[in-house]
Amino acid sequence: MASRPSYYLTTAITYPNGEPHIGHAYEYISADVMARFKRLDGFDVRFLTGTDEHGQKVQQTAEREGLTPYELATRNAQAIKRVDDEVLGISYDRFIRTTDKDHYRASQSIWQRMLDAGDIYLDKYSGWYSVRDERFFADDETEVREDGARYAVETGTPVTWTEEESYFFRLSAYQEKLLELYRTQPEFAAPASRFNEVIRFVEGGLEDLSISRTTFDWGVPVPKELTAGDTDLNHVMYVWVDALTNYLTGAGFPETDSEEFTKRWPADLHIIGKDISRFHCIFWPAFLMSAGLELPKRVMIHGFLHNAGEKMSKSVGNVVAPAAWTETYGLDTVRFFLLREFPYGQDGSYTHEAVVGRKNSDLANNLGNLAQRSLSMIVKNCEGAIPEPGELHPEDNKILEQAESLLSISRDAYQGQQFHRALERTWYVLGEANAYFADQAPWKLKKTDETRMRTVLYVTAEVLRKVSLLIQAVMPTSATKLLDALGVEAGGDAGATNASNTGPRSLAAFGDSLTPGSPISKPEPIFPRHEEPQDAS
RNA sequence: GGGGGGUUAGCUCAGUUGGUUAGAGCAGAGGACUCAUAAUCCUUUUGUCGCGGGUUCAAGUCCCGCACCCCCUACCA
Repeated sequence: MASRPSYYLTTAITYPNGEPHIGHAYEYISADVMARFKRLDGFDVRFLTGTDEHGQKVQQTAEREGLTPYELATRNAQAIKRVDDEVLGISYDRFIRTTDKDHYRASQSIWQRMLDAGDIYLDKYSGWYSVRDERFFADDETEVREDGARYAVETGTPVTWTEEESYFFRLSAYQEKLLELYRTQPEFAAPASRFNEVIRFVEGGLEDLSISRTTFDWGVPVPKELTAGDTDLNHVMYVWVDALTNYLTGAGFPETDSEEFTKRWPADLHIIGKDISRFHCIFWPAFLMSAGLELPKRVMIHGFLHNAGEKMSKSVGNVVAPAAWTETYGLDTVRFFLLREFPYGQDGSYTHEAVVGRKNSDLANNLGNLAQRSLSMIVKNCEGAIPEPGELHPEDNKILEQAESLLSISRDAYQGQQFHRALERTWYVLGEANAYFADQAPWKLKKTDETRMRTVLYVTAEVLRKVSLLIQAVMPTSATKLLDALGVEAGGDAGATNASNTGPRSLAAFGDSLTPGSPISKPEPIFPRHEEPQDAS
């Protein structure tokens, strides 16, 4: 049996310092949809997500709460994993934690490789440090006030000149190589506007990067045998070295000769938020070049969600928990809304009215009602089974061809993570199908031409089958119900695992057709209209 | 300060290398139909294309200026 092509994708790993909100859910859901689509399309998918658990903040928070850093990280990682599992239906293959044993090995291995390449050296990191902000400021970010003391302009906190021993990565040596990468692989990062920001940044020159810390110890230790002779201090890796390396760990690194690593690396897709584009588009490829490893094929940078145009923030009190949304609208509606409403890569603004609009208009009316009316007629007028179609008329072929075209349109759109485009085109065809149904008026044909009625009902159901196959990735539960209602033989798991690679519900079956005679039950509405909760009084 | 992007119907946005009457979805209005989840179909109103100049036979689409908005300008993640 021929092996199926690999598709390895990742989300960013989450810093577990709070409850995940709808913005996190946006990233997980979009990656999940991508993973499911690829599985349904026959790829041997590996989908990695997880938590980034090291760093000073976790250590300090743990101390405040009287826990060890690992205990705190475990508690918060479990909370995030629970949202993935129980709220969002995320089909990851591994939930990686940067505290996992194999990840320590991977991080120390990439460090060794960068060291061997001559790109790591010991020096002093110095700058204006604000204790209150826990961060350094550049010279021009500080000002000397009338009292003679120096303050950070941005935050107004006092800063002191601080020097700290640190290992550095020779990032400056990679400016040209990175620009060459950007020139030769214009699809390396998207959307173009974000990618251009990265390119301009690199063109402006790169400084070497401090990649270790000695002021706290909650991190992957730089192996003592690698620091012997340099220093007596204990160095832990700067969190980004460790965090980015999770993508390698998830592929089996450092076992570079293993079957797993050979198959999975380089990654096909990193999905990230716009706040960390620099780390993924500049530092990460530079680290990999230094370590002599292949570069990921694509970094897709998604935008942020805003609540009615307002940035979500705790102080404003407009942060939405994923569970609050899925309880109010239903998981599949939330998944559909997030991918249909906003061009992926741009920021998006949501309102209750917008979600309800999509739910009612696109799901309940255009899709749900079309299924309900056509399946109802089949049950009542075709002996409860998919009818045998008669000769196809030009109108039948036209709508069938439009549905047929959705596979290549969707594949192209997904290839560039243009989820909204795939859905937009799919709903355009559903609009055409509704027009076709009204135009053919099978309820009239029932009295005049039963063969023709059966043909129209068959064609409509077949369009629905094709659409259902494609939207399994976005709305796995609802699409499964719809395929059940259409009498499509069970198979796969709506893209949740590689069991969906083949079978009557995989995209390999897209070009097939409904089997006349398949029994159909009296349909139940699959996409109900939104009901506002009644005031309990 | 420097760099980049935006400003098109009530709302959200499309508008290729400048070329006949500027488009879509939603919302609004009218009509049709009754298979269906008060769903669906058809028809339809509104636009100084931010403002002011310029180039051109011809500009939303190029050039200059102005106004407003947004993003980026490295080591908390």
